[in-house]
Amino acid sequence: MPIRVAIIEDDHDIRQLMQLIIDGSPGFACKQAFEDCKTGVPVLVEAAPDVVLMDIDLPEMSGITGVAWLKEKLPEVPVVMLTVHEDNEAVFDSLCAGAVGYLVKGLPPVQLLQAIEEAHHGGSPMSPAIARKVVRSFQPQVANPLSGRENEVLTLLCQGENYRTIATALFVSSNTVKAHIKNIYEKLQVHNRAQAVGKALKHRFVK
Amino acid sequence: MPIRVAIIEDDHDIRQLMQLIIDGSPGFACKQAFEDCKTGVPVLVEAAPDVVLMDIDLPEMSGITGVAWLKEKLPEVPVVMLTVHEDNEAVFDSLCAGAVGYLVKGLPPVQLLQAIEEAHHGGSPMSPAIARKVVRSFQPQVANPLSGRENEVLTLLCQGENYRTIATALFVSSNTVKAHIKNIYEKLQVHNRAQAVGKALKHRFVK
DNA sequence: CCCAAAACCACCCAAACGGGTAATTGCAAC
DNA sequence: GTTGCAATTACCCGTTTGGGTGGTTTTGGG
Repeated sequence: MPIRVAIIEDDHDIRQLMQLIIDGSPGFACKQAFEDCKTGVPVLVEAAPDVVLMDIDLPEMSGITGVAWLKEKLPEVPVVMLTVHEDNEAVFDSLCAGAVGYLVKGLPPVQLLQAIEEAHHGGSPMSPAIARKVVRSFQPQVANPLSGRENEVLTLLCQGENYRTIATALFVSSNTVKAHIKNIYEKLQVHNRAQAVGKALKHRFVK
Repeated sequence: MPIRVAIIEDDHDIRQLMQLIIDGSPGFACKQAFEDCKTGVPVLVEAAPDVVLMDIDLPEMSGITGVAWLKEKLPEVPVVMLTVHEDNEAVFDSLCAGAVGYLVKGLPPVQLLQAIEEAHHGGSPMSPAIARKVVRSFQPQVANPLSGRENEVLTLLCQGENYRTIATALFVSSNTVKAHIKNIYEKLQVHNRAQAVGKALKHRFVK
């Protein structure tokens, strides 16, 4: 039984070319190709294909909204995004919306098929530069300017502890904790806990 | 000029096998293989190889600590982790520590070499299951229990705004904001802003 | 049509917070 | 050997917050 692939891509030529490549390859089938989400998603919800290829730059409803819509209805179907510009913030928005992969357009046919197969078998095909981008997002983006003690305080701050609790946890006085927090706010350029926690988590100063 | 690969792997047989595979392949060279980080890292800091393969389960100093140490000295050198069990929390710790890739051991030689090449050319080779794990980490882990308005409030809360500012931003009274926040705390089972922001960001209720 | 949830608003009060100022100690770098 | 940062503690004061209790109106689904 072949892998049933569906395509949502607004460019007529690219859409037909991909469909031909996929449908003409043994082990693959592509009977459904749409030019936008509005027409494609409702059909796919009924058809439940094995893999969906979705252009990210779609007119009307973007691929990001599309993947979110599709995920809502078919949470188990892997959606792979297609893009022309691989250096985009849309990568993360797509992944957050539920895409499992992210490929640049114009991939050689063999690699396209490999990617589809990988997506279908529990993998996450990504173009090298995109994979690196994703991985790098786990690493601290900026240098942590805080001292050792300040980081300890920040960790407890992120857990929602108050002056008194942090103080007893670190065996110091509440006033000391307060002083540390004041210094943390200055170094992170924030003015309250919520902002400090936000910055700490976004920059991965604490895990 | 071949890609100069270094290995840190405690199992003697695996180490030698990989070294033979790599060093015996055209376009690749592996002149350095170590059994632990303590001996390996200082040498590598001087040698500055093109790619490092690092076992994650090392005696004494774990590969996670090792990659952090290496990154500190050679931030530009890509480190690829090697593992036996691919379903581990150590994946994320490694990536946070600076690894660019994550492979299961016992990969066919051709794929190992492909992965090394990919790492060297700005990619992030990952075994399919691991890549999927990484991608899935971008998606909300649990269902968001909040209402539309509550999410709006939460977003502003995460930016460190206070009752009054949120109130004017949403064209409602401070008391209403307070009521929303109270409900948010209940639904998220937290008791203050720091915890709410922490939970919201970790579960990706806000971006 | 009704009911539950969402969204809205108000008041009280104690506790927690943020900002300011000021001081001592120790250690490391220059 | 002094200069600077980290870590520690203290006090004052006005603002903000969280918890409690009460209520109205709007809205969407059964």
